[in-house]
Amino acid sequence: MSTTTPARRPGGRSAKVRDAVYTAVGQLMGEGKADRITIPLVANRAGVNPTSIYRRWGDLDTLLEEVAVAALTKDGDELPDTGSLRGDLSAWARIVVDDITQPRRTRYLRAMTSARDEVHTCPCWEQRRTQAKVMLDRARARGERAPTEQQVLDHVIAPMYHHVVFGLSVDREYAGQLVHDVLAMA
Amino acid sequence: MSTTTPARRPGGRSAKVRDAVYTAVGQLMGEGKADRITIPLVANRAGVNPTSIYRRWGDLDTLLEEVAVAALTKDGDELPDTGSLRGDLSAWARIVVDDITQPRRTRYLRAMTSARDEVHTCPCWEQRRTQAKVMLDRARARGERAPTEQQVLDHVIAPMYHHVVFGLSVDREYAGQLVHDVLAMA
DNA sequence: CAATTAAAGCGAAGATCATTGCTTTAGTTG
DNA sequence: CAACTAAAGCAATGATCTTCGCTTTAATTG
Repeated sequence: MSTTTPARRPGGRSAKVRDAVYTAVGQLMGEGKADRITIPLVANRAGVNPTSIYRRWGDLDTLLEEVAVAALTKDGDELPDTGSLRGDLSAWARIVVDDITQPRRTRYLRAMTSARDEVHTCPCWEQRRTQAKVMLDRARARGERAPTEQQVLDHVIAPMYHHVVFGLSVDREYAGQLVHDVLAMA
Repeated sequence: MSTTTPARRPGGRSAKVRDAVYTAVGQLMGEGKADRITIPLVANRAGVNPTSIYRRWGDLDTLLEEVAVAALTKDGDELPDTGSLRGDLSAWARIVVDDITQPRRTRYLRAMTSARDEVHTCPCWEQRRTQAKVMLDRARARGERAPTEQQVLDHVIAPMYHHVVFGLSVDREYAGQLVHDVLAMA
């Protein structure tokens, strides 16, 4: 949550409010109240005046999307480096599964699907693409046959997110199967 | 919309209200007001008392989910039969793309991701699975090598739905690529 | 066709949310 | 450090949603 300098007056006050609001949303999401969330509720939890939220974010969807993106791109995970593409992708897929199946993450993902109207690339996928690229480049450098980044996104990442978002079951075994499949098409 | 005998009193009246509500939701969805939808709004459009909706469905999410499922499983599409698996899957993928990229369908899909809590199989995917099975069985009967149903769902259907739901671009060319990929892993 | 009873309609009361003008606080700038 | 001003706090208002008790309609049953 490192002060990301939003605009005009980055000084302590705005940042403080923003952080308080972000964490309030995070808490409420974590408490399973993903649906029942409202602006006054968030404001109250954050110890902030509702008006401030209305003025800064306009509506709930905008706020939720912002928080969701911030939460979902907070990288963190070390990329695996096992020496083989299969090993790397398998480990990575497990990491991703473990990540997105956490209830709070799942809610964030679902929240992201709500407000969205026009086509716009989300930082989340770009991050995944970058991660994939690192592993694929390493594999190619070793002389391994490797699928394209797009294929990894389409056939490993997308199905997992799809399952999560639509409430279908996802586990590490499923992730492993997807990796197996994508390697078969290389 | 053929009277699906909901419960106790299937007679004309309940059915009439349900249909009116369903079409009202459909209209509002079609008008791009997917977000701004509220129960009183739906009730008004349907010429029905809001109380009736509150009593029958409880909250908006429940109603939306019900309508979404009903709308998304209203089959219709003829399954292609081109003589080759590649031809069948390609044509089918185009049909699916054309279907789910319609604004209204997209909104239904997103609505489906909202209310969902526990893991429960949605008729939508079962329908797609059945469709896939038909084409795959035909292919195998012809002696073609074919991927599994699960692979078709994971690597053709899932990525397309994923793209649609998250507002990424999807078109027939993309669909074609997915089919190409899945056949490569057979 | 009369009795029964789900389910819809109606209206009012209460709660919650969203908006707006004004005031106060506290970064920023010279 | 004083003037300036972006952004937050506050309070009142109007709009909207939600719930509840009661009445009315009409599908079902004998």
